[in-house]
Amino acid sequence: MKQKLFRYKNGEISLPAFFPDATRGVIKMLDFKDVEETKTPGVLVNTFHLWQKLDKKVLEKYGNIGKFMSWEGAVISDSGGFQIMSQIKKGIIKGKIKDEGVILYPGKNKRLVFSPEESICFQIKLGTDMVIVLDDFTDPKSSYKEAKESVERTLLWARRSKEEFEKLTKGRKEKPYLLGVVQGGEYLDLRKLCTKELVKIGFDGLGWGGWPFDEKGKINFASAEVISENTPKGYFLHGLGIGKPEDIVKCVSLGFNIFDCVIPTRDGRHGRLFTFNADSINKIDIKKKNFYSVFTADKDSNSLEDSPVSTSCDCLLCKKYSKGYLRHLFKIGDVTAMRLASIHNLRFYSILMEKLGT
RNA sequence: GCUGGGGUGGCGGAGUGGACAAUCGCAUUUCUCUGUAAAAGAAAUGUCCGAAAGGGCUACAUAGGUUCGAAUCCUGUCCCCAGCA
Repeated sequence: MKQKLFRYKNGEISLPAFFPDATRGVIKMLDFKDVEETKTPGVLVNTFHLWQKLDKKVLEKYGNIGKFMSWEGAVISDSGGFQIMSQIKKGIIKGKIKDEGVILYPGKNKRLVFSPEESICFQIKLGTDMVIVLDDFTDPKSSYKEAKESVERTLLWARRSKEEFEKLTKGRKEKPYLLGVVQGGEYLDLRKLCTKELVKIGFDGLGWGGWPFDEKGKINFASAEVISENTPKGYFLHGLGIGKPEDIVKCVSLGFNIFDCVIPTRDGRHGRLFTFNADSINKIDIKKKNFYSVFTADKDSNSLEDSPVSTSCDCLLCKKYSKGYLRHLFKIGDVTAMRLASIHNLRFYSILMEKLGT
């Protein structure tokens, strides 16, 4: 059995658990009271984004990011490796990956280094409950040689991150969890190597990194299996950026117990709401093949629907408002539509995780 | 009643003799969204045939006319708007 409890300064969370993405310290459209009411146990913030945007003095003043956000739940900080890679690839930011770290060129004659050590150091300042090491993202199109290089760099950075982490948390009673990230793309021997080497370095858990989707959006679970098989008992296994409800179910069966993803919130903002195919919460059966549906909120055909979006949900939207009213809010472009839909989807995910835990 | 302006696809609004089944915006429908550049993006939207390329038909108030060719020019009619009576 993998780790079952996530203990943190304000309490403990039974796993598996889903941590929605509050990348910049907020879940878009929601405040943390809303998030709390969806029974979401924790959120994930992004180190790279906050490193760029957050006034460093804020953390000295508040002590940690959770207090700043007024969020009692757990907080995981992602290292930023994924964002940096994808933003450099899309040309959003200028930068290069070197052994030293990520070299950024934010302007003329300006050079910034976002190193593994800096990532850890900043995460310690954030005071999050799980710290994720900076990894070198393996591009899904990588050749074996390129994938191997990214694994080697990921391991190099992982060792340095661990060292930095030990240095900064030495003598502390309460330390955050430290998560290593497995790279290697579709090359299973590299995934295995990466997993084993990370375990040797010693972490509290490992993350399934990279981009495991094919062009049709289907997940290849082979690397997740390799990671799970080569990880000791008691480790957290984090499906980074996973995902769709059925993919989470599958990953839990492979031993994964922590997830984060933008899907519930982004899809909610785009008018897509997840609903269990059941009359009530008690009757939800996630073992069924089609255990959920997707409700498209802004269709004209919903305009006269006075029923709730779901009877197997107890969120603010489903308890108080009709499909027709939600459609109206989407149609007029009012942000309340996005708020209610985000709340609903987060509750869907928290119910899903409750069901997976039993 | 007179004078002037105008009537374009579900709506708004371009076009003002050939490249117009008609730019664009909105709307509608469908699809996409996976460690958040995302309140975002893509496609379709007269009709018929075709898997497609493509082709046929019908359309720019209405009835005629000019022209090889008209949403675009001319005439009648109907309707709308502004000013004057």
